Amino acid sequence: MLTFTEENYLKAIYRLSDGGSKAVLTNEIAEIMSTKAASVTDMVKKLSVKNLIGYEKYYGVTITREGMAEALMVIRKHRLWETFLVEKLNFSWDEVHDVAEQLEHIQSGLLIEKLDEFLGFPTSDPHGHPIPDRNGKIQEVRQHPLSESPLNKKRFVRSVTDGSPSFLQYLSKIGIYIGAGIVILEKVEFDGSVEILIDGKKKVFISRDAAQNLLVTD
Amino acid sequence: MLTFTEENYLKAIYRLSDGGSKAVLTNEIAEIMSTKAASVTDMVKKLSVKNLIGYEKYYGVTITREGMAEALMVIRKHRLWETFLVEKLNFSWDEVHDVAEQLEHIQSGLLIEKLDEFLGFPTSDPHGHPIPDRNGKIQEVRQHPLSESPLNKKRFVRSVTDGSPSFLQYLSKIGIYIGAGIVILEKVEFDGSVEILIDGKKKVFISRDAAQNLLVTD
DNA sequence: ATAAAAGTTTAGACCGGTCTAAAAAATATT
DNA sequence: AATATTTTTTAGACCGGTCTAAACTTTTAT
Repeated sequence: MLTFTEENYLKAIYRLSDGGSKAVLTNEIAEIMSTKAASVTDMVKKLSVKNLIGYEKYYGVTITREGMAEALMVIRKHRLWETFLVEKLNFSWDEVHDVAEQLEHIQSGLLIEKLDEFLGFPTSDPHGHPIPDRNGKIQEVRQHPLSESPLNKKRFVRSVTDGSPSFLQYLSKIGIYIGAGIVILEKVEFDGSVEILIDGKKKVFISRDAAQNLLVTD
Repeated sequence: MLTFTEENYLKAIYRLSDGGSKAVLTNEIAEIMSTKAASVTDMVKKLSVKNLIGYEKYYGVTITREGMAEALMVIRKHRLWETFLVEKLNFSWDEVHDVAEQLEHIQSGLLIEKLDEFLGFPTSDPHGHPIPDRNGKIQEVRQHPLSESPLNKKRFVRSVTDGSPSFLQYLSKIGIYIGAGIVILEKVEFDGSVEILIDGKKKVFISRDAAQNLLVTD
């Protein structure tokens, strides 16, 4: 049984390692956990004793199969709860993150299976992120940033890279949501911004940053 | 903002003080919290600094208005979550307690208000216990132990004093649930057991203990 | 009324998680 | 290759919550 904190470290390491494919540096972890490098070193030692990560001094951290399984379960819980909050309790997609950060640590296998069923076994959360199944399997969909799409081809918004409330609120305001159909009408060479058509109705300009943060599929 | 632990102490003190009406001893708290008297003394000092309880050495603890408000909010959350688990996720009433013990500490006013609405503003939980409203008001219903009811008068099961899984499972097995109609057919002088008729259909004998733990209304 | 028993508090320690300051290793610069 | 800079680790401390053992009150028994 992992502590709240251990789960959060594992989640962070999983994210930073691109799903287990590369080593992670102490300072990177400290950064996204808003803590100090010294604290990370301490925790990393504990996690490696438990075989959840591999740790080599001055080199970095790699996540083990076990650690990955744990991280995926936390992510599964987080995304199921976000789905619940949005679909059943009518939260808006920018309000759910902090609450889900707490709910993801509730310890009960039964609870999460029942919740999954109650939600109809969803495969992605309100931000378009895939929900791992009970075995930790993620249904991968190849997504690319909108900024890399060609002109005049219809794409569908699948997820956002940066899920900060302000970005999400901005998206809602201009009419972009998960599933929206988008066509790039023009790319502005000067600043990388693009003019897009949303659902065949609304034309707006969005910045290069915004276009890079929107992930789409064909 | 209270910690997980502080909330649990307040809840225990609230319970032991009969809703704030009497002083509570250190050892009583230690007992129901499964901790040691020394630990209780420590925590009790902290809570009294925060004005959540009054504390007098060697005498005991009294809960303040503020402390009571906090305790009632935790109880509100606990009971709303229990209701959610049973009504929406199909938990049985003996499975919900441990999970609700965790969920009751999630910090989000918005969440609990939305949950309340989602559940249709229930006034009692699956064990028949009243759910405090957002202001901490409890809708009191005068309940008495089934053991004190007269013969041949129909009573309705409202709640259970002891909500242990084994007792709840026993009740389910013999067909007793919150809301069930019960008539006492006979009281056995010898051991205090009673013969009852459940919903006009099923006759069973239950022990004095069981009859004392079932609270009913007219 | 005095001693014994029971209940409560203090003192000091430990654990998980965090921090700062200083030491050590790795990397970059010249 | 030697030095400066950055990154990482260690050492030692603190906080919240817990514990044991010892000291102190209060209550009970004689």
